[in-house]
Amino acid sequence: MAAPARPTYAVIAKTAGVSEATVSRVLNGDESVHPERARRVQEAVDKLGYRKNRVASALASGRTGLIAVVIDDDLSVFSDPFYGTVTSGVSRVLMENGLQTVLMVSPVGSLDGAVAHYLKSGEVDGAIFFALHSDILINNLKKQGLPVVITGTPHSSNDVAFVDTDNFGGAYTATKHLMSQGAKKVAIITGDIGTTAAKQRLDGYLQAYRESGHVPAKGLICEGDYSFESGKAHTEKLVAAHPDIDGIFASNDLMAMGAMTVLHDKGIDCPGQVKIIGFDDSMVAQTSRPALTSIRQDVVALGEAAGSLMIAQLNGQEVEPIILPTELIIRASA
Amino acid sequence: MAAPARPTYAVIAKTAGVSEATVSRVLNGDESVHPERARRVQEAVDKLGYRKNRVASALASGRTGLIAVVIDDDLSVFSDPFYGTVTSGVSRVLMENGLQTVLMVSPVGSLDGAVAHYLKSGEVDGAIFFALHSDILINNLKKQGLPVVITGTPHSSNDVAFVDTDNFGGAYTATKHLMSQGAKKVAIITGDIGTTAAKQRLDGYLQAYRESGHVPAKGLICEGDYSFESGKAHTEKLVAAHPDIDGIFASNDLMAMGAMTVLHDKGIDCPGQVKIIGFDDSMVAQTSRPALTSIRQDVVALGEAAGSLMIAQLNGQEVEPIILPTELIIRASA
DNA sequence: ACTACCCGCGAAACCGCTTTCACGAAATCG
DNA sequence: CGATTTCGTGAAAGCGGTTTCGCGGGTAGT
Repeated sequence: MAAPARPTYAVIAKTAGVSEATVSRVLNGDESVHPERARRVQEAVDKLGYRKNRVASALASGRTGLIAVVIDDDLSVFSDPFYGTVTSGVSRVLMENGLQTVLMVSPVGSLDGAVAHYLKSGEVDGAIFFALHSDILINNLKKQGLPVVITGTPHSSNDVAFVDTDNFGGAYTATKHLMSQGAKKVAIITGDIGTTAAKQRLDGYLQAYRESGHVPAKGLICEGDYSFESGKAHTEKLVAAHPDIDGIFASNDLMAMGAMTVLHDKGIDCPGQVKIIGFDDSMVAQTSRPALTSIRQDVVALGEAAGSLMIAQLNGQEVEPIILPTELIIRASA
Repeated sequence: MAAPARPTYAVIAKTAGVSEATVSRVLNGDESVHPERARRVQEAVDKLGYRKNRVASALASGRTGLIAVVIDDDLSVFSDPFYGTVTSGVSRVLMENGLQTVLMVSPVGSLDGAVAHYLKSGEVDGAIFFALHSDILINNLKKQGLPVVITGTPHSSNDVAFVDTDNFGGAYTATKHLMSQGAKKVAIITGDIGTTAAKQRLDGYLQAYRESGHVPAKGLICEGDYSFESGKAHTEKLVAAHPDIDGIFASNDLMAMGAMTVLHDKGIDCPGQVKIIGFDDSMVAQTSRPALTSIRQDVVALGEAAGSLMIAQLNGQEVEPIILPTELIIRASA
């Protein structure tokens, strides 16, 4: 096209009257170049509007400047804004550090699927996973020396870097809040208990209960799966089995909405008779009637933390897991 | 690490007893290689578990196998699942075609921002934008020969490939539906009128009105901005100015929820007195009371269409815009 | 049987940047 | 002041594929 053939080191070098090696040094911030020559190079670069060819750079240096963000297709990517939001946080941080985000939405887990293949081919400098993935693949990659960060607590946290929301603390706070509002009989509808997040939230609930000096009555602990439907179903059962129930902590807003819907349809007043609290502080929490009290997690910050952890690893630093605090957002439902 | 240094063409060539050129030919599907030799190469490849180094390949061939998906930071990426969903659709299609998705969330628009820079450096083989971007940048890129696809209708559709939902048709259907349910005085709360989608939806509404033989009373057309708050604010004004209003078409579910909230708080029955219909068929549509009738758009399909259009362009095919149909999802609110 | 083509394949140039290595000059040392 | 380091710098060897070019042998044409 009209494109006047992008200049290469050869041109810059000639224009500045130095060798290509020197150009490379200047452009990579090597301090050992004489300031005067560095200036000349910089001038040539500016004048010619030079931009480094990252591909060539990648081939020669072995660093691609690409970080993979791997999302399992099984996760509810299509309905949950969580992943997109985290990813945008990741992307921002990476971009600020001159790295690009490669998105891979695919069934993962297998050790030789397209994703595993790709990650092992050294085409990325690191990989960020969302929890729930086969730890095997992750350990495998780590062993290959690929920096890995997990968003969410891994099942076996064998020194893999990860970032997560304080699920335990959030659930604890939620349950405490329900109790402080006078609820005596508080149920929990957990998320898919196969996820560590769901387990941690359950633990937080149990801890709060424990501190209250009571034990949750049998049947108050319901294993949901994060879906609206499961929220509805469990609430049906709950109000049937425990007519005197007065608090429900749902492990996400969607299930909380399911609960609210059932109560509404049954003419049970919320928050009058039963108080509800959700988790995520998603859009629905704001739009529902009554507005849903919820535990907010800073999803963007989560992504940014994941990005930072990746950067740190690339810089050869030792990294510690990052746990982000939650915030109780009090609205009408509790 | 334990990694036994990935094999290169040199090794494959020696193992198979052919030249590197032949290896390359076989691996790139060049038909002109003798089947027997091709087989030998394939065997060597399998035996050694060879995987092509994409970076080297990219440098030599000029094709990186990377497609950028550019999302403007200004867009409500953080609350709207739309972008993530589309992107996952894009990603799936691209991956099936051996391409990777590079996500760039960044303030775009400028011709020399980091994004523009990146796109122009030939580090990606194509770019997919979400509408609302400066057409200048896009035309610029097109001129440089970079395949571009836009998700959403561009303002000036000078032969740029794009995919979009049938906003006009959806809005038309929604408005018709309200009328068929007996609504006489139907208001519209538009989205940010700077977006083509909002404009198209407004046009659909007007068309339906026109066909009904009436004209929307003054003040029934409200310019919202897709936010919950704007839905609330406009509905307040609407019911005050037009006590006899009996239908509201909101250009997205969030504003519809705003409308519903206001009606609920004012004790106006929905759908009894006022029927509401939204657009998107998002999560809130299912969880609200009454459940929200809405226009569903297949967001994943939108992404897939965008991906396909990109693939087609890379294959040198001429492409036509793709407009995807919407579907009316009838629930309780209308 | 002889020239004109075509076809499969290897040698080698090349893509554009990074990095090692070694050399001359300047700085440090005894 | 000669010997030894140190320092800045350029030449050149990669990085691992892709692609052009041309050669030798086989096929076709007359």
